[in-house]
Amino acid sequence: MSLEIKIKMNESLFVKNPENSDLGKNIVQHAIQLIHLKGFEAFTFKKLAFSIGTTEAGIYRYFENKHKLLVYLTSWYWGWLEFKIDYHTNNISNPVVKLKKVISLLAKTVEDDKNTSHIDEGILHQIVISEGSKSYLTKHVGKDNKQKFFKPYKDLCNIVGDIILECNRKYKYPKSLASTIIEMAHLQNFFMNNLPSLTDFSKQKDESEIVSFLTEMVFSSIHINQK
Amino acid sequence: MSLEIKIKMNESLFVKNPENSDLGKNIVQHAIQLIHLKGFEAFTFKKLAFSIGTTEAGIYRYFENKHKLLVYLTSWYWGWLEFKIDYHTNNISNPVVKLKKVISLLAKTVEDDKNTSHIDEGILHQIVISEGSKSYLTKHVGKDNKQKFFKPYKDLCNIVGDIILECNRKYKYPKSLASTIIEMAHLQNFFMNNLPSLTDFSKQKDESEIVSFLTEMVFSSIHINQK
DNA sequence: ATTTATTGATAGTATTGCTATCTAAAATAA
DNA sequence: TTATTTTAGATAGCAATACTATCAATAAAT
Repeated sequence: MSLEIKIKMNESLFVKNPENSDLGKNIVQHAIQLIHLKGFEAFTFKKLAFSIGTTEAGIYRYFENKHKLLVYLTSWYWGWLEFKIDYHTNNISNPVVKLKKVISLLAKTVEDDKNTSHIDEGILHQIVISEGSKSYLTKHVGKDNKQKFFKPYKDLCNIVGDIILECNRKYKYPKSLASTIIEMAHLQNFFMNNLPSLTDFSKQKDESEIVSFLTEMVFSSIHINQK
Repeated sequence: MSLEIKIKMNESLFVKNPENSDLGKNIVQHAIQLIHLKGFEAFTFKKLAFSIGTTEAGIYRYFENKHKLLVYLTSWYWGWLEFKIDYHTNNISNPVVKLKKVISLLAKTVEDDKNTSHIDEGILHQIVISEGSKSYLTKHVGKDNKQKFFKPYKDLCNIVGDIILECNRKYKYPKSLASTIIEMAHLQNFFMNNLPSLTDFSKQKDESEIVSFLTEMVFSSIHINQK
């Protein structure tokens, strides 16, 4: 028995829904591999087409350009993560325990989820770490935002912000703290692996140290003793 | 009497030192304008050449490619900011007061520094907010790091980390907290102006709210009462 | 059996990213 | 002052990128 997870995607992100055809799924699957391998700047639709065995024009039938494909992938990731967080916290009543669980889910390596056939969440997590912020750090962020491209990210941020408020109703910056947690869970990971002197994490590249750093920061900020 | 500030730049970042000629200074000056206007992705050397009234080949005599130009600009900014922080904190003995000053210098809008003729620090600050992280979020970050491209950023991070330690010798994550402050001073500003629902800051776009958020977060984390 | 959807194949165009060469002018040294 | 080096303008060219368009073949749905 396997329950296929389907993340509902914003229709404006694609020309043709890649979930509805083999080629579409292939595009998404190989795009993840290729962006991870080459980096987003060196990634092109021509290379992607070659790696699948189709043509450049074939890719354009699904995605308008590589930027929208990146937004699609990151959106999918945030949607999937929200689902995962719901799944792992819905039975937790204590908001402090819940918040700790969320930090851990945000900062720890993701293993491939067998419930989604064509998407390797582990690699996608790496992409979100290295390339994710490029989806909004553009001149057209305002336009993209009007088209709701960042809704999954905002939804997640709101969920985390609400848990923070559950811990302490009086805390003044739940959303900023939430976006800080989410961003730093990724950026400290990138720094640890690529610019380690910007962190205090040991050479073992142990994500649990990031979790500890973030956990202490968060619970100090909201003045809750997490122990 | 005006004392020209000269930031010592890594020689590998340019082919020919832009500080040493009018054309070079023009390139830097107009690059800042154009990147701010068009965004880094749409910015090209051809457009830059046109805006100056020179040729594309002329730009390539100074910078190998636009990525190195971006690293040059961000490095310059971090070097300049380190100088500014030194200048504004060297007479402060209390590390708590010093740290508060640093947070404020990091998060508040920069006005054009008249001591540097051809560089508009206000606009450069905006560029560092929107495009800065693209300088290291690449597949070649390791190579670039070996060439010391990120030294100015690391130096600043160390300085902030050392002030944090001065406040509390026992705090375990001074560098991670320092990089968090630096990154978040910029990212919360970007969110406030472009994706406001990721923050708790009012429509007035007041940077002092970011300073308050960061200050409370930092002093809670290191368990120091800043009041 | 026929329309519709999907993919493959091919072509073409403007822009980007970069290298090369040649000449004129300006700055510096002999 | 003349010679030489530095600097920059002018032009050309080329491979890769980022698309758009068209046509035919096949498969699926009615």
